[in-house]
Amino acid sequence: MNQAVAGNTIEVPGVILTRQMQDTADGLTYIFWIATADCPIKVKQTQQEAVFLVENIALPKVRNLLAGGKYREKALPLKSFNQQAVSALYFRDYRDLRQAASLLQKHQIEPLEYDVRPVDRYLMERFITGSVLLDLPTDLQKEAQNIRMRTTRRKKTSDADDRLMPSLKVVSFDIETSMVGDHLYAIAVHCTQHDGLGRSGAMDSARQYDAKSQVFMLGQGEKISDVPLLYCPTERSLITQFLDWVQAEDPDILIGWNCINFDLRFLERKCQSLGMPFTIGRGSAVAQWRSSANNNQHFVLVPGRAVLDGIDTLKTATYQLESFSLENVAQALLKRGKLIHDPHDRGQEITRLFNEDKPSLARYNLEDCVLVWDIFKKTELIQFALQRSTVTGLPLDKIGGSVLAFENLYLPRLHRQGYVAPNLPQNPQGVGSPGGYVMDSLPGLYDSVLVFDFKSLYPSIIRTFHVDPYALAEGDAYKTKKKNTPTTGVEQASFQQGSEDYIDGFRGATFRIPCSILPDLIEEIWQARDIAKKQNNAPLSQALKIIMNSFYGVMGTPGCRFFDARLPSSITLRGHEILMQTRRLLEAEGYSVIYGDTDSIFVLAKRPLLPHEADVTGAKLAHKLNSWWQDHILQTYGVTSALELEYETHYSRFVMPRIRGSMEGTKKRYAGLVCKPGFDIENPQEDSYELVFKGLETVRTDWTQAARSFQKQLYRLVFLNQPWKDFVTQTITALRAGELDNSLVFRKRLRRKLMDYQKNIPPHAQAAFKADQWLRQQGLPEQYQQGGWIEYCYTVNGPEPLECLVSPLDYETYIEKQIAPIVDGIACFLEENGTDLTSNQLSLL
DNA sequence: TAGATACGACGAACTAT
DNA sequence: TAGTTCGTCGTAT
Repeated sequence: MNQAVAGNTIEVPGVILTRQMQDTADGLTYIFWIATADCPIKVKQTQQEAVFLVENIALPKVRNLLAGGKYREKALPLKSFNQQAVSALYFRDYRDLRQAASLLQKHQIEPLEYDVRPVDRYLMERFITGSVLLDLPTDLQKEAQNIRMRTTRRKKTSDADDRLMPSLKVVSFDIETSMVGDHLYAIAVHCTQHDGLGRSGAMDSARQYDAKSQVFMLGQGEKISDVPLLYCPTERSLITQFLDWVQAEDPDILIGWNCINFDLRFLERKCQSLGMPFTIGRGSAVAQWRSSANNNQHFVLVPGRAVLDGIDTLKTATYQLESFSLENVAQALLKRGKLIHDPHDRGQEITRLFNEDKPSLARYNLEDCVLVWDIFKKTELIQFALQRSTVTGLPLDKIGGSVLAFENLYLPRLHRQGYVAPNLPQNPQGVGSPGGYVMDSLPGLYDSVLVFDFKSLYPSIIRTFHVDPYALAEGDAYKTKKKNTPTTGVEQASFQQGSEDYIDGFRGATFRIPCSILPDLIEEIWQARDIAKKQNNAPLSQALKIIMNSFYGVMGTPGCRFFDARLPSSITLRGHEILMQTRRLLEAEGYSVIYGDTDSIFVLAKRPLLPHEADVTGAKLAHKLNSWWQDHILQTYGVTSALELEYETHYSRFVMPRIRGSMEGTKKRYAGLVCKPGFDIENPQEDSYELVFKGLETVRTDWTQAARSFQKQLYRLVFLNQPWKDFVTQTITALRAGELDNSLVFRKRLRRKLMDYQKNIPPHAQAAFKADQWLRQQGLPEQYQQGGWIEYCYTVNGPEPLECLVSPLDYETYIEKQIAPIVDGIACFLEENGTDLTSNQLSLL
């Protein structure tokens, strides 16, 4: 058992599934649902207090304004970023706190940290993140009240002890509905008996035979042997059966695809119209809803169960896919798709199956559940979510939330340094900060290009140069004091003595070196990540990388309470300096630098190199540069450099294109050939090399498949010194013959509502207008008014959407707009007068 | 229910002629 | 009509 007995309590590790707070007659109450090895436990912490702080100089006014209010006041040994001592105001009622805070704000008094949710603060100040240790009474109940909750973290932040964590019960669910009229057809659920998904340790191998599935279907029909299918006479009984099943299985986590904004919302609405409570939470608690400001997005709290949407969770884990439709993701990750493939008449097909072939609908419905399950399993998403929650302290199902994650980690540490955080800036000063430095490039077709990059450049700059809000506040205080200090005498002398404690940033920033939080925090995370990588713990490594890299961005947004333009500027401008200096060092070694972007630098080898020669040269150069930076930074700033230049890649062949219609080289667009061991230019085997494309048409989803695969093949031929002109002419011939029609589709997003395209109407918006017009004529609902994805082709009558593609395709336009630019991009490096040659060829053909 | 800036390509709309 | 600017999207880091 993972339990340690201490006195009359047992120490039980658990995972926090949900957190709630309530104002009660008895004061503020927090409710945590915690999964433990034995059972889920509902922990109620009652008689809590919510708190904000005010500067003591404002206290008389505050007392006056809040006279008679229900709060208590206490002076604290803390100060604000303005170097003012503060007092805390405690409220037994969260509603009272919010009223008081807004009253003070009306009178230009800052209620510091009033917007930190009390339940989050409760966990944060105890360094409790995703997992927790409970001191439970030995007569263990499923409900505990006012017990001690402790952090699982051992010495350091990211060093959470997850070996003790329970495995979680996961259920995948999916509903089928009519396209019009809000009819519920079926609900499918899927899980396995022996987890496999929710365990925090190594993943079990597939255990399909343990699968526990069920489909609830409206109406009556044939029984089948391959799918457990339960027919329900009414929608009410269908939902009741589903809810009963959930209560019986009692999952910790619900997963699905777009399941919050579609499935759960649909069921919520359906329950409302049927006059029944949507009791999907633990202990038959109902789901609680909140909607975003624009009412487009909805958030759900299911007490006792985390709800993870596959799409959001994949995005949070930085998966990049052309489309996040279940079909596309399943194909990309599992190499299999939904049972109804054609997305265009999927809705109609579902209705047809419901009417004519319920067993097939059941199979389809269940397969969707299983697909979602398998995607979660394949990508280790549950583990990722658990790790992320344990690192950041964010709720399991919280999406995005970089700012909150930062504050969760930073605030408790700041408090322990004697500071209270500022509120969100009202009128942010000097909002703009420069971004990364992008070098002008030297266009050309090259042999042997070496790429170096600074590993986690921005985090390493934060570490090295102590870029940190607290260090900045101390730096500001130092400068203020210095200004007010006489220029001679004892005090001045003590200033001189302490001055080596400070390091200048940019835009007038000064940081006090011993007074920083982020450098140590990043170092801990950095080390934890190195360990995670060694242990092949990909989800943890990924979670740590994301949090580390988000620190820079967070400090640069006015949405963060620590926003100060001097912070991000001190990071990026230092980055500029580092990249430019590195370039000078390389040039001093006699190398030509072709390009560089933010943290990377592309260097032309002095002669064409074999891969192993390149690796030796690259490693030597990297080592030399790293030593130089170590010495330089220690001598100049008196701090230890955390910068780490890595030799990353050797491109045996490399193209740096030109901007179209210009002799200038491009930025953020290039391609290269990476040779693996065993590569032979005379007889190149497909698995002995890799083509890398950045920013070029091939990687752009708004170019046609035809153009994208054409570019890949063309570059391959050029890189491998093979004849390429015939390939161009053959492609053009095939295109004109209609052989490529299926890959001439444009796919693009309408990022705005259709009616918002007013000032100009780009082709994809034109296609969308045509599509909706056609849909209206067919008596079908419009598809594009709220934006979304549109597929269309160039025809002789302009862009036409796939829905109603009637005109012949305009092949000449495809050649001119999709083929010719790609040929031009590389041919100009291969022929005298390359551009003329290609355009002549193209027009002759 | 707030991580960032830099950049290129294209087509539509606008402007000078 | 040619050249320029603007709006939009997708991408690199």
